[in-house]
Amino acid sequence: MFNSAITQDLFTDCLTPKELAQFEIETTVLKMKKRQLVFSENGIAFGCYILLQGKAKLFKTGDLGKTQIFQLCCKGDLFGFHPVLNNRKYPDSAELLEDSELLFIPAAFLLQLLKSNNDLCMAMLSGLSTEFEDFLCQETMLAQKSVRERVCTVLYYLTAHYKNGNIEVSIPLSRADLADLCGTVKETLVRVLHDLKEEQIISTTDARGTILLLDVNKLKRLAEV
Amino acid sequence: MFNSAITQDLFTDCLTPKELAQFEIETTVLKMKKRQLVFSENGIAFGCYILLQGKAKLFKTGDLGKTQIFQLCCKGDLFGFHPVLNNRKYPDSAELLEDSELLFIPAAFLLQLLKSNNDLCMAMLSGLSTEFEDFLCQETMLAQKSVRERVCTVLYYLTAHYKNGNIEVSIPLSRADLADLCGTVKETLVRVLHDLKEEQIISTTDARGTILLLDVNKLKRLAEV
DNA sequence: CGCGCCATTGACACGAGTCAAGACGCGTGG
DNA sequence: CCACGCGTCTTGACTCGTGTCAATGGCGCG
Repeated sequence: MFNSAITQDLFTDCLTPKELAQFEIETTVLKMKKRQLVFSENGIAFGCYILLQGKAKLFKTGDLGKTQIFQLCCKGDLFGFHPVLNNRKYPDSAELLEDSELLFIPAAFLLQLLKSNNDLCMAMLSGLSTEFEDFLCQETMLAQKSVRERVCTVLYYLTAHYKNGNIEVSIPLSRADLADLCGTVKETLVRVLHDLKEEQIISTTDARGTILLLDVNKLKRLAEV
Repeated sequence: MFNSAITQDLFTDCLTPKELAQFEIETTVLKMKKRQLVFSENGIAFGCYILLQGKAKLFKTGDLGKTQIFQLCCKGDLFGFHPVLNNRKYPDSAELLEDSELLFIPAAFLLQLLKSNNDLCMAMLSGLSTEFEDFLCQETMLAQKSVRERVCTVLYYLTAHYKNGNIEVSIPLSRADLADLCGTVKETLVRVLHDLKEEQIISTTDARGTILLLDVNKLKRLAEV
């Protein structure tokens, strides 16, 4: 959950050597700073992006201005392609969580590839369907689970993004970002984290509030209630 | 919102006459009764369906057993194709809200069409992307709006499904189904409806609880808060 | 050294879920 | 034709989770 279903493997797996060569030519590497917006809601989609290095969050802003994060992107993830495919404006925004390196794929080139390469199309369809599954889970979770359960669920799934080394998982997201992932507010999130800390399930080491997962199994159990 | 992005137009628009002829042969018409399940979570996807007549709800069951409706299908809608595309089990369930007539499309045939017809692929990609947009809206709404706002939002968007005649919109969903659409419980939904009735925004005529929308504009305003 | 951002905590109010009971209409069967 | 029973809708009382507002603490950066 909260994980990209489509990565750059899509291209490395599906493109012919000739297409890959053209891919090199048509795409552009961009270096961008933490907190920069890659694109934003209602913007025109000139193309899409692969995250070569760094991390990003994808979010949508609700009517009241509150943001809801629905995906975290890691190295290799492809994002921002939906409006290219259906020829609309961006329904969401992308912001970098770290200094990052991006590969920009122009819309016209992506469409050209898809039109000429059916394998790529099929792989894309498959990826979009998996993304759909993920969204179903997210939506059901947000609609039905308590904040405590949502926090546990989110922390648990963040394992996939931030496992450094073997056992320990440290999560460098800000409290505000975590709250936006869980569909709650900062204060409530902090309280839940406080409780989980007392229950020895997580710990926070430094002052920045980086979270260490101590007992992933217990976390998973709390998430699945 | 809550509307299918992909309809049978996909096939009528993209298939060649020859393919359409084969489509006739490979597909099967099914007649099913209200409340029957077309498919259910974790089931194997033998194919997908077009709703020729009737209505259906698509939903996912959360960990606790509560159901969350995420889409209503009307005449012409295509559904149940995601697991065909990514070769997994159904992540959701489909239940008929009326006696209905379905067209069954075998998985292998759909895949064959997609592989041989790039236009179909591209149209499908576009449809899936639009579906993605819809989900973003739904998820953000569920995570951020109050129940009252959600109810107004849902009622407003149901206009598209149930406009009979010109102005009046009558909604024949059960209270339980409406609650499952709004991400709340029956009792809370009823109370909100009660209030909206007092405010002259809706009215309920018959004993079955069919809802009539009296003031769609006011409803829209309340939804957008 | 001090300003400012972020995390944390407290007090408080209110929205929304749960439990329980009643109303209402419909269909079935006597 | 009427009565009973079942399912759905409705309402009430109550509790508790969660959001809001406000203040404090801690650390880093200029």
